[in-house]
Amino acid sequence: MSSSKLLKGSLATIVLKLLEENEKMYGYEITQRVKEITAGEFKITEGALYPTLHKLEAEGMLSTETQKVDNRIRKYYSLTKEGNAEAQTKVAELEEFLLNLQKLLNPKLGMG
Amino acid sequence: MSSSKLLKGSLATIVLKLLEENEKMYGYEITQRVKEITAGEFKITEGALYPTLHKLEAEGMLSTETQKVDNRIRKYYSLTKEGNAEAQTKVAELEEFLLNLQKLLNPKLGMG
DNA sequence: AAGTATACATAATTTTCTTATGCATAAGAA
DNA sequence: TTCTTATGCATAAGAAAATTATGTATACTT
Repeated sequence: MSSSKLLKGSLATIVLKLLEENEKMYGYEITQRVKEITAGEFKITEGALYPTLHKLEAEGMLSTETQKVDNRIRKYYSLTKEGNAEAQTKVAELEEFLLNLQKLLNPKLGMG
Repeated sequence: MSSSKLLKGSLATIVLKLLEENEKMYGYEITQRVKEITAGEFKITEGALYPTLHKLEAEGMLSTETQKVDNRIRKYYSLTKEGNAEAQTKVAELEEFLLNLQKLLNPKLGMG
């Protein structure tokens, strides 16, 4: 994630969330989808994305399937059953985290 | 920040924001304030906080002033003029970032 | 022919934490 | 009175997660 080196540690969660919604996606597609959703503000770098995908796969969260399209290889990733559970957990954790961050950034919210 | 190694990269912004609201604070006070605001969910470690404060000071964002209270030393930090501007910028960037993250986590928001 | 887009991957480096350690005083519990 | 917890600072070693740079390869556009 480029954008400005903010948030390190949310990339895996973003990937899991996208796969939760999409059944299967390949790496390049993920970078483009994120760029699209954030109107170009998040640019996920390959140097961050691929190691993250490989790690999630190694942990059993993702399964893969390669396809050849137009003579180019696409490696599709899908959530495993375990990956699905992990997606739920990670997204919930991140949302919780964001709520707390917002309390810090907007003190008035903390008073309610 | 303990809590779960989420968000790396937001600590300096949090510190700047707190100092924007408080005139002056010392390190230990910052850890306690964050803990209080987040109901114990963020625990800022000294190993993260002090180097961050030192760095911000070295960059001219913070000025310091030591006081002895009850025989214990407190090192108070305040925003410099430059630090005040930096606080504005960093907070705005983080908020922007959070909005984008929320679009990713809650796709329905992205469609509006 | 050169540049951009698509598509994967890895290595070196940097940033930013966590964990561990160290020093020191004060207050409360056992 | 001794041990633990709280207050208060600081730094060093190690880990985690990015960035940046590099490499390979095909396809499309200028």
